Amino acid sequence: MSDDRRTRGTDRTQAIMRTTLELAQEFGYAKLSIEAVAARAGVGKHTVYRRWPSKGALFLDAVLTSGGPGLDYPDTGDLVADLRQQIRAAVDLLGRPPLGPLYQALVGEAQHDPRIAAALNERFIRPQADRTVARLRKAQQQGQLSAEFDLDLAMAILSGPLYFRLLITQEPLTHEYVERLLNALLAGMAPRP
Amino acid sequence: MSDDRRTRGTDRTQAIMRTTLELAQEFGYAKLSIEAVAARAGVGKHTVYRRWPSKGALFLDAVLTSGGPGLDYPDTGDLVADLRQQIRAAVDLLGRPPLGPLYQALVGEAQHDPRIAAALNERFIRPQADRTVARLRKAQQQGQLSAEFDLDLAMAILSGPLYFRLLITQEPLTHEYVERLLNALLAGMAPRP
Amino acid sequence: MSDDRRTRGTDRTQAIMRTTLELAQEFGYAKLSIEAVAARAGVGKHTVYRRWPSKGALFLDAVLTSGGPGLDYPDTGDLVADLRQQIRAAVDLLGRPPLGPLYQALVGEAQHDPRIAAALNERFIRPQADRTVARLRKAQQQGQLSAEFDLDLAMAILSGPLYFRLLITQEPLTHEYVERLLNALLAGMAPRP
Amino acid sequence: MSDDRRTRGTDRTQAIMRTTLELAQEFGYAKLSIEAVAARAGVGKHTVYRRWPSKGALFLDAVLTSGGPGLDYPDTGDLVADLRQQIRAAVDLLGRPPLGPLYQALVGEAQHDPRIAAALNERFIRPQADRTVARLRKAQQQGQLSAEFDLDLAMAILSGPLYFRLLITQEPLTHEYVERLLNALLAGMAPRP
DNA sequence: TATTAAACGAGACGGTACGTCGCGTCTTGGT
DNA sequence: ACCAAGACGCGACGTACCGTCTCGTTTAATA
Repeated sequence: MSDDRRTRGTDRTQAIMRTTLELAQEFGYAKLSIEAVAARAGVGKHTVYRRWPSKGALFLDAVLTSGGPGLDYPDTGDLVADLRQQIRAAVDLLGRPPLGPLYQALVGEAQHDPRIAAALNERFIRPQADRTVARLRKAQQQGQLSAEFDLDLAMAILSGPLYFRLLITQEPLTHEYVERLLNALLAGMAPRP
Repeated sequence: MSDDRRTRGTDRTQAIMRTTLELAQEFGYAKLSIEAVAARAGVGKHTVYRRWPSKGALFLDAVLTSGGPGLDYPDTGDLVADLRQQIRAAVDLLGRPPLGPLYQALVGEAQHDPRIAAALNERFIRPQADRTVARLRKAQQQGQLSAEFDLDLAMAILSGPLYFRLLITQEPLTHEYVERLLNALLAGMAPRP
Repeated sequence: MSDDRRTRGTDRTQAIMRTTLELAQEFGYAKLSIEAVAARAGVGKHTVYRRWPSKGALFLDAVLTSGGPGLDYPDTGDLVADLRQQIRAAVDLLGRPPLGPLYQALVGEAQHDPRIAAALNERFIRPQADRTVARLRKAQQQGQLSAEFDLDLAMAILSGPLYFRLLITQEPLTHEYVERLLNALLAGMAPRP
Repeated sequence: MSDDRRTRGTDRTQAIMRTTLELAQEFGYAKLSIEAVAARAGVGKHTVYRRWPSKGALFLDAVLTSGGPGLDYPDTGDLVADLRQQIRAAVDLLGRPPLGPLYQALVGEAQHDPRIAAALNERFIRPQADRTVARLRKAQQQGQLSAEFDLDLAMAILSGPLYFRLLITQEPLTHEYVERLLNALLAGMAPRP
């Protein structure tokens, strides 16, 4: 009847995921523990385990659920402008705090647990890729993109360097970097005749 | 006295790293523990901790040390041929068993521990990048590469899509993929006039 | 509709107690849990808690209810013969499987929970003692028993050594032991003049 | 070097058993937990489990170790006087606080765990019985005891009624009760001729 | 007959404790 | 003097039950 009742009854799930993000932000994913999540969320450990099979699965859910509005593609007719805007949005969301370090940790966890990797792919990477490919296909049909370009490959080429920076060199992802990247990819590395 | 003695005496370090790789291959990095390494290596835990501050650091050392001959760049004068060969070598070494999963786990660990990330960069990523950039610069001077191309960026563009496949979509890295990638990057995405 | 239905409807109480004994016999009282009883009896936990406040209370009820015909005293006029027969009956019932181990566990539980001890006394020990004392009193009046003998004490003297065997040394209770015991108690330990 | 060092180094065992008795006295054996013992003793749970396989085994050790000087038999030449004194001592030690309730709980636990029962017998009951039987044998040789009396049985007859009071009716064990018991057992229940 | 209250199965829930594992530090005994 | 062996305090794991608490669903007794 009360708000408390409703909140607790219908969705402890939300509270647990919220707490998970809090603790991950405060102490880092590595020091996160289901024990601590349950304690701070005021919830029994079983209630967590009933919903998620592992710390990783909980974290995945928490991060992806918090993802907010998603990253929908604009379509202004100008491919480059649209790509620029979309990649900037992705970089702003996943490349810097508060979500950046969490996303980075999530990808890290995916390296240790194939179930996390699979879930991450299905729930985030692939949908995102599909949207990108769709936009690219349209551009290709309009002649804004080299006709013979493999679009799945294009997706990897656009994303890869950003992930390389995020995960490997771990330098900040700036709009300026996005800009240089787009220009380079469009032009190609071969010398101009 | 014996060979055994000398091995143990002079270089327990080697034995510990070897055991680390063994266990990581058998059970996966996630289930690796210093406890188990010390036990199987027939070594006191102290002896491990005296050499490495953490499981991650030990693993990093073990993986990088095992790296074999390194990935030196050929220089036949033909940039594309050299790139192809070098990337194929890298992919063959780090993109498939036995080393592939370990390298993947190592990059994963780097997401949780900045010290591992830093060490990985210094000891492997940067040197490798430097060699690549050097080769690219030479090619640029010879007009085999677009003059205005940012070479650091080129490095990211060449590596990124491979890491994307290794870490994110986790599909196998084939020579065929390398081929398509090289072609695409050289040509650029912009439509041919 | 079926027998099952009627049984469940009219007396879940019986079903729960029956299941309790089953499980206690299969796994031992120590591993008995209300959770398991409810599950096997096909009954909600609430239905158990509505009837008994604790595992111990349930077990007490189950054991005492299963007690069968009770241990009524014969009265043939011969005290020793009657005692012999009655004690043999008690020993056969409570001193050997299937009920023996359960009764033993019940007494054990009474050491940890005063409510169980009290209930055990009221529902089993005292009535049994009263019957014994009544029989002894009659014998005393008939001169078959030393006149000044404290009858409550007599009860303890008759029962005590049996419980000592059952609970402390945990050796089997045989008719032969009963025989020796009776002879000894009647004769007394003092040397014959 | 310090007292702390020595105490912790040589004998955590003592500290754990001491704490066990404390907690058992404060909250009762039923509410005792290894978790709580370890916490209050300032000791890891593992350190407890390394020494004792179960709460019961720990408790047994703690109770028996605390037993103090043991219950040695006097031998004044007068059997009845000696028995009286020895039984009084036992009753004073095990029949009243602080040790009484603990001993009662220990016997209770022995009903649920055969290993405890066995250990209790070997470490306390049997030695005590042996001493009693030895004293009785001597008395028998001196004609202070009926010649044909089975001495093992005598032990059970002397102890049984006391355990019956302690465990079953759970009434207090007084010197007066001991007195009546001794008199009755010596005289026997048969009517005086 | 229709209504209503109680009992019910099922099982989620906040807790406590279990017994285990591995951490990183510290101690001991043997060579 | 070094080192294997492993004890130690600690924290977290994942599990089992506790006793309480909703949920709809029978079931029975009343209106």
